[in-house]
Amino acid sequence: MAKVLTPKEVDYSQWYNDLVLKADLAENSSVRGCMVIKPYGYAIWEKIQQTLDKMFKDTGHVNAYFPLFIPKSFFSKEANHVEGFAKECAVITHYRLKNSPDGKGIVIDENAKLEEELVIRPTSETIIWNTYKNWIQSYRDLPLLINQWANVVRWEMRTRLFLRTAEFLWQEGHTAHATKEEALEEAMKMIDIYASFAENTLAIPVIKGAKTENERFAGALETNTIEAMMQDGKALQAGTSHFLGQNFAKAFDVKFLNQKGELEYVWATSWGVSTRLIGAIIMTHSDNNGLVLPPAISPLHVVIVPIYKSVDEKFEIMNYCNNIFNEIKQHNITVKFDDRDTHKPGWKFAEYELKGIPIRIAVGPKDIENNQVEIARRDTLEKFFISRTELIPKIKQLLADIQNNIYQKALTFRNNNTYIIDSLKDLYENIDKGGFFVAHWEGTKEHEKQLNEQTKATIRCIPFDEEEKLGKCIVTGILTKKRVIIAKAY
RNA sequence: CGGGGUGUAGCGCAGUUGGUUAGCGCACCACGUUCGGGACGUGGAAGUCGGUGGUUCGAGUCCACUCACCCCGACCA
Repeated sequence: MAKVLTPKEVDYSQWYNDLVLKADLAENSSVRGCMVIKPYGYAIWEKIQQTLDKMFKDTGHVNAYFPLFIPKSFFSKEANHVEGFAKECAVITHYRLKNSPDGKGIVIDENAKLEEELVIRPTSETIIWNTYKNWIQSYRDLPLLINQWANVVRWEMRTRLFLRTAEFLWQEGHTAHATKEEALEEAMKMIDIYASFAENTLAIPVIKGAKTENERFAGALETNTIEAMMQDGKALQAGTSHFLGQNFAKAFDVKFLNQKGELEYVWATSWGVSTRLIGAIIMTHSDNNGLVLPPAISPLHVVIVPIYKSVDEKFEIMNYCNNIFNEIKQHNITVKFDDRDTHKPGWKFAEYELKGIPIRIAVGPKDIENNQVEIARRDTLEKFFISRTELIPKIKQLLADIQNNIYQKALTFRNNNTYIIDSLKDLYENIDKGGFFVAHWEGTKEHEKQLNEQTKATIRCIPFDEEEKLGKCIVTGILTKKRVIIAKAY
């Protein structure tokens, strides 16, 4: 089997694609720009869903489901929204096919043209706000805190597995509030939840911040983002939350009576993360041997591989492994005993490394003799023996260590590739190296556009947690406390 | 939509100025030897050469049209 290519040998995107395919996560579909998520990739998505869903529910949100099809006219109700999404919508114009008159195949039945075309949702603000209109009359109906797990379609020109596909899976939260303050607070709360999920569960360090006007979600007044750094130094937007103001309430005429008996427009937020997070995990942690999964998200924590030659050995080893397997299982650790004799141990080692399983246990005749097992940890590739009696506490400790270690490793990488710069020259000379460039900024939309045209980089965000420090804007020279992160992005 | 490229077995590819029965590596199947880091040997199965039409005694190869995919741009949660 060909080895996984490294970023140094070829370009990073090829390395990434190779990894996604070899680790059996996903492949390109025969349908343009779409992706087939294979069982192993989907298992990772399910872990993401479970963890996030609990976080949403713990903060008072509930799940619901809205239609896939959105009447075209809904889109034109919010001017910025339609402008932002018009170019990437798949549109349904007919509802029936018929046999071709010339007997060759099937054609669209022109008599089945839809009165009004339907758009396949690229995001659900419009259809959801059209529904909320009927759900909200009084301040007593607020806040409305709803999340939906769904698929969306965006007809992108260029697609990449997990990072940008024509159809992708995501969750989208859509909340309605009585006051501006409450909506702003909700948008901030959700970006905090995303950041904590990214860091604690996915072991991906992120920078929380606000998007500039240019980069904002179409229809939002504020967009909060979490930005992660991939191993090639490029930025990846890993999640966003939006303060939508009263834009959608006005567009869909959603008003409520407040306690004073006055009619007011509702305040809104929306927020989402997608299967792109799987891409983020891959590009943050993987090495040349394959995936490295954070234990908190790995579908499997431990895999046991038996090693034997003779039938006698096999019998003994199977017993020993089954014992270990049953014991580990009782401790809320997901474990697999790979007792297939259709593959050799070496083959299995390579396979589970490629898949990123955090801990591998190998058991051979020597181990039974010494009442021990061989442990291999995926993140450092270290191998060592531990006594059979210490097995459970050691595994628990190791899982925690791995989770922590890969986070620290990613954080160190990000710190080593973050540069504080004081001039445009610094930026132009270094941007091709990759990484985050922190700069004072008080430029206009036009300055930002120009920056993007000249360097291909964008302002990723205005960080929330950046220490305040006065300095000169790198394009205008104006003294400002505001600092931004500039980087090339996926 | 512009510029470039590629379509040959599940995957990756070779196939000369047109010439008989279309090859190679990996994967797959059988048997044997192996089994503590992706084993080896022998044998085997697997292809409407992207599609349509044309030139020709003869087309994977030449021509036209067409479809699909990839890369670079434009576009972009």
